[in-house]
Amino acid sequence: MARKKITIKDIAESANVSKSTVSRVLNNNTPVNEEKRLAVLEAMERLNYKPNVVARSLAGGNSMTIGVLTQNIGSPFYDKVTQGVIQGLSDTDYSPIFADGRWDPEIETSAIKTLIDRNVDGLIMVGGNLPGSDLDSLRDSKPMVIVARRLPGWDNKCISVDNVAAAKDATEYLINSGHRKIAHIMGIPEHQDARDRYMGYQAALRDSGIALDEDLVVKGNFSSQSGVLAIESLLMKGVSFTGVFAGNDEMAFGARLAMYRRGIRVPEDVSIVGYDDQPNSAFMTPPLTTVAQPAEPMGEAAAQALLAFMRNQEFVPPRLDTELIVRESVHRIR
Amino acid sequence: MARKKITIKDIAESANVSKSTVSRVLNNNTPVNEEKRLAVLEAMERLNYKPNVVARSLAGGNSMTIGVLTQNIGSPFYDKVTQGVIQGLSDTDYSPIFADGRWDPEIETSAIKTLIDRNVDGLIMVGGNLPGSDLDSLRDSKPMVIVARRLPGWDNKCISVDNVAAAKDATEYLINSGHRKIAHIMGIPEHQDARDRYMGYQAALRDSGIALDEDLVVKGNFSSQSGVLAIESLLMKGVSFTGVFAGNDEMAFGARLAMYRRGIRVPEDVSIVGYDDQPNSAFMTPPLTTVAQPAEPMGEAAAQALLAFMRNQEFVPPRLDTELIVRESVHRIR
DNA sequence: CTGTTAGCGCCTTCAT
DNA sequence: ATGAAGGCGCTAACAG
Repeated sequence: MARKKITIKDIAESANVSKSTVSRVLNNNTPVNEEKRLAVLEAMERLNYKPNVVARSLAGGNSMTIGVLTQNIGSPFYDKVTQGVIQGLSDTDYSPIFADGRWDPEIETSAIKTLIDRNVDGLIMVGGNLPGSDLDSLRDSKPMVIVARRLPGWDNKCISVDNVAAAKDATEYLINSGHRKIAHIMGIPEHQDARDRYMGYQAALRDSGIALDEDLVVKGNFSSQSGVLAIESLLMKGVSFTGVFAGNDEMAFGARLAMYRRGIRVPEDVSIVGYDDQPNSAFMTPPLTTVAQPAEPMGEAAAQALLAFMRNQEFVPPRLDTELIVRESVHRIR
Repeated sequence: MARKKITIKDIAESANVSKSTVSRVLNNNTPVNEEKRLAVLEAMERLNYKPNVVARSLAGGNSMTIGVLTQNIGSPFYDKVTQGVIQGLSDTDYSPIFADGRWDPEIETSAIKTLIDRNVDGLIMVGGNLPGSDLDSLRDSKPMVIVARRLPGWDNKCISVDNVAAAKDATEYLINSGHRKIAHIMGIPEHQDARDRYMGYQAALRDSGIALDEDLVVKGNFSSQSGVLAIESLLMKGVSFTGVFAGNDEMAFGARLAMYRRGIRVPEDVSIVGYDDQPNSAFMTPPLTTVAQPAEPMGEAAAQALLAFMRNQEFVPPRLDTELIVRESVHRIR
């Protein structure tokens, strides 16, 4: 327990150099004589020196905080991405500060303003619905990256996975299991992810020579409840199907519940595939086949990308692959 | 878009007073001539002045941030509490900054240190495993409150619900449904919540004149996986039971999965009750009967309590009631 | 390469 | 009640 706060001055004296030199080795941005360097480092170590973030911030103009726009509504996937961001920032001098966009463009706008007012040094947007045009204006005022969302014209600043390919894989798995009448519960159509997954679904059908049946496609909103409704509406319309590919696990849960209520057996009567592999999916009855996205790695990559960007460094994002997790919710037929 | 940053100096000049005076009206802690007061306020308004949090913090004032120690592992319940905290702080001048304790005393300690280094004005601990003794030392160095955990000697600084009573209710529901052989899957025994719920379970049995059978009590760790194991171990030992009260929903999910694998029907053969009412519980097959805790209100209350505490104000916490959510996972027998 | 000199924006004695 | 002056801990020119 260091009773007295030791400052840059203390270590400067202790190492027989000026405060500036200490500052220099601290920021490691200006050549410093190797001997002094070591001396300083040694002193810092010995005195257990911890730079004062606040002072540093005041002097240097940056707040050492990076703003994170989160989306607290919707699938837990975004929570994990946010966790990844926190993780990616945890060993740096930066602290994240959060604001919740709730998937609402208006709220997002004001949340971003709050963040900027707080003088953040950079911005990470986790998902979000804000039109790209609104973001374009901000793009050069603050360093920023976007996770879990792909935006036209932002390619090098978006960290996300190939939703189309993953959805195609998932759908093909159903097809390969013998299913032909496959329904799709789509997420919010305004949402690029939802559209991408729908496209993947279509691509899979096309490649297998199965005609797209619009009646089998139902719009949801990524909530469990909408999954229930989707199945009810399908049943209501009397469309028949043996497989369902849901735009996310939440809707898959809802779908499964709806079937439970109707006495439709899963997977004997209908097979289900979800998307997101949220933690509970493995514990559903039956366990859900789903697409796993590397949520936390995505968040981490975003944090790293932003830091690199702020330092004008190059950053090569790690491979971010999705994986189809096969579990009992799919039945092989025929 | 204020191009140039306006500082205390600007408004001082604009209001024909000294910076000190401005500072005084800002902090509202020293008598100031009413006229000047107004003039200053007016200038601040007109110039759209926003105090620089960082400078203020450096100068020894407060950082306008409150540290939140979160627990990112474990049930989503704690996430919701954290959301509540964010919510409770959202309309104040304070911003939360987070650190993750991961339910690990060591990590918690260092996380708290990080927070304090950041010069937070107050601390909110969401859950946590840190021994009370460690906290006692901090208690008068920083204003702090604890949510979702009850600690001896901290009564007026803990925001939580009555776990014992809620667990008793839940167990009694099973008893009233005709169950006599009721198993309990306990959470981490080091965790007060786990112990409280176990106590509630015992109390219910006692009140109904049912002898406690130690064989029916299995230790878990709040994870789904441990729920699976718990049931397997029960089955292995050949203990028979018709009801299960799990220490949280996660473990209830695991229990349900284990039964699915064994071909045990729920609720026809065995009834299950969980705790936490996490979002997916309603979408289980069958939907899970569980205890709902007002997670977000708890977080909000904590934030408000802390603020009141920092201002030396009185704070009466709102009523924080749990509720047993009855769903299909319980079967009436006999 | 390195020490010196100024601040960053605000708070806080200390006189007045 | 209020101005002036001195710092909080650190960074950033500016001369050497």
